[in-house]
Amino acid sequence: MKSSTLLWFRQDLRLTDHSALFAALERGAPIIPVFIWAPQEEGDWAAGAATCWWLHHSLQSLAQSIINCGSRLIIRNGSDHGSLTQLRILIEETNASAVYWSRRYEPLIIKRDTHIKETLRAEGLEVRSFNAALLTEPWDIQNNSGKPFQVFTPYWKNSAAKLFVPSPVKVPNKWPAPNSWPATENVNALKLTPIVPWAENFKLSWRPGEQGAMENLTLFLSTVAKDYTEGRNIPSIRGTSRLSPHLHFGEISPRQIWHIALMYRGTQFMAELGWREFAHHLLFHFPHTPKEPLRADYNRFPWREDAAQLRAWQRGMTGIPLVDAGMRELWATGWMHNRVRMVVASFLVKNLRINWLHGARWFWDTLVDADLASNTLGWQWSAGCGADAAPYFRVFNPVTQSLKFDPNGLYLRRWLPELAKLSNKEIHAPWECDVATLNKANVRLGAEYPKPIVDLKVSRVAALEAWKTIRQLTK
DNA sequence: TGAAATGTTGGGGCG
DNA sequence: ACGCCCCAACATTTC
Repeated sequence: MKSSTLLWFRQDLRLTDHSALFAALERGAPIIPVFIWAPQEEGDWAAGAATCWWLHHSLQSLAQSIINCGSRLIIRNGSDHGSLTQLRILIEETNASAVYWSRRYEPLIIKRDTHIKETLRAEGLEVRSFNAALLTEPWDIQNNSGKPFQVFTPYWKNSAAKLFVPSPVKVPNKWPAPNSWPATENVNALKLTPIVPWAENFKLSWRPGEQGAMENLTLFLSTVAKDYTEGRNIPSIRGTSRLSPHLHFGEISPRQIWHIALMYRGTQFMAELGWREFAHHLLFHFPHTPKEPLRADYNRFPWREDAAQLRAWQRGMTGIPLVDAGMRELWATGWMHNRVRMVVASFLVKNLRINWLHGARWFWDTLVDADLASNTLGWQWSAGCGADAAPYFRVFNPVTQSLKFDPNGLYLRRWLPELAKLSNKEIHAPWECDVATLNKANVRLGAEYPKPIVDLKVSRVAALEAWKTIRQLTK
C-alpha cells in the first residue's frame, strides 16, 4: 500500500467538486487533510481582518465535515517558518509520499507554490496541483493575436463560446485514514478573530462554510434569481446571490454554480461569474496591478492626500447618504451591495480624488469577500485606470443613484437611522432641505449627521479637470 | 455597470 | 383656429 497523501487545503474549503480530494481518494492511500496558516507569504495582501474572521469559522466548518468522513483536519501554524517547512515536518511525521492541492493565482502565491512543488519533487515526492476555483484558468484563453484579453465582452464571448464546464465531482463520504494522526493546532490558536469585538455581528449576516454556501445558493435559486436583472441593482433587498465570500474561500465551486445557472438560463448572473474569471485572468497576466495602474499614464494622476476625508469616507461620515449607508453596511456586515460599491468608489476616487489604493486597502481589510483579483479589477475599473475601465469622465452622482436605486430610502434608513424621519424626497440630499424641515425630522446637519464634506458639483468638475491634465501630459 | 448640457419634439394653456 | 410660449419627455453630444 502506498504511503499517505497530504491534502493541503488553502482556498478550497469544501468537499464537493474538489478535484484534488477526488484524486487523493483515487490514489488509495490514507489521506491527511492539512491547513497551514502562513500570512507572511501573502506579501502586502495577507488576509484582512474581515476575511480572517471568515476563515476562522470556515475552518471550523470544514474540520467538522472532515470528521464526518472519518478523517481529521490537521492545522499547523506556519507563520514563523513557512508552509514548506510545515509540509516537510508533516511529511516526516506521517511518512507521506504525495502532496496534492488546489491552485491559487496571486502572483506571490504562484511563486511560492512553484518553489514548493519543485523542492518537494526534487526530494522524491509526488506533487500535483488542481483547478478548483475557476471555469477557465488564466493561461487557457487568449485573443487572436495570442495576447491576454483586456476587454470583458470579447473575453467572455470567447470564453463562454468554447466553454465546456465539467460536471461537479462527487466524492465518497468515507476516506481512508492513517493508523495514527499527527498533532494539530486548535483553530483558536491561530488567533484569526479580531481582539476588539468588531465582527461579532457578522454572524447575523453570514454562515461561513460549505453548508452556508449551499444555503445561499438554494435561496438564490428559489427566490432571488427570478428578478435578478432588476433586483441585483436594488441595495435594500436581497437581490444578489451573496456568494462572493463563499467563492473566495472555495466553499462552493464556480462549476456548481454554473451548472445550476444553466438550468434556469441565468445569463446575466453567469456574466457575474465571468467578471470573476476575467479578474483572475488579468491578475495572472498583469501581476503588477494590485499596486499599480494598468494604464501607466495614471501614475501621474494628481491624487489628493487628505487623511480627514479618507477617514470620513471609511466611517460613513461624508454627509452623502448613499455613500455613508454603503460604508456603514460594510463596517457592520463585512459586505456591501455591488451597486453601492461602485458609488462609494466613484466618490472616493473622483469627488475626493483620493488614490484608489487607499480604497482598495480599506476594502481589503473590511470585506469578508476581499479577493485580490476582484478587488484590483473593481478599483481600477472605478478609477478609470484599469482594463475595460469606466471612462474617466464617468462620475457617479450619488444622489441620482440614490433616487434611482433606493427611491423609498429603505436602504438609507436601515443604515442611517438619524435620517429616518426625512421624507422619501428629502432623505437623499439632506443639505438641500431647509432648516424647518430638518428640525421637524430631528436632524441638525453638523451634529447628528454631517454636512457634505465636498460639494458634489464642484468636485465633479475638479475631477474632470484633473483627468484632463494627465491626458494632455500623455499627448 | 453615467451625468450634465444641449437639442428636438409635441401636447396643452392661453390670448 | 392660430400663433406663441412653456415645459415635459426624449434624444444627442459632450465631458
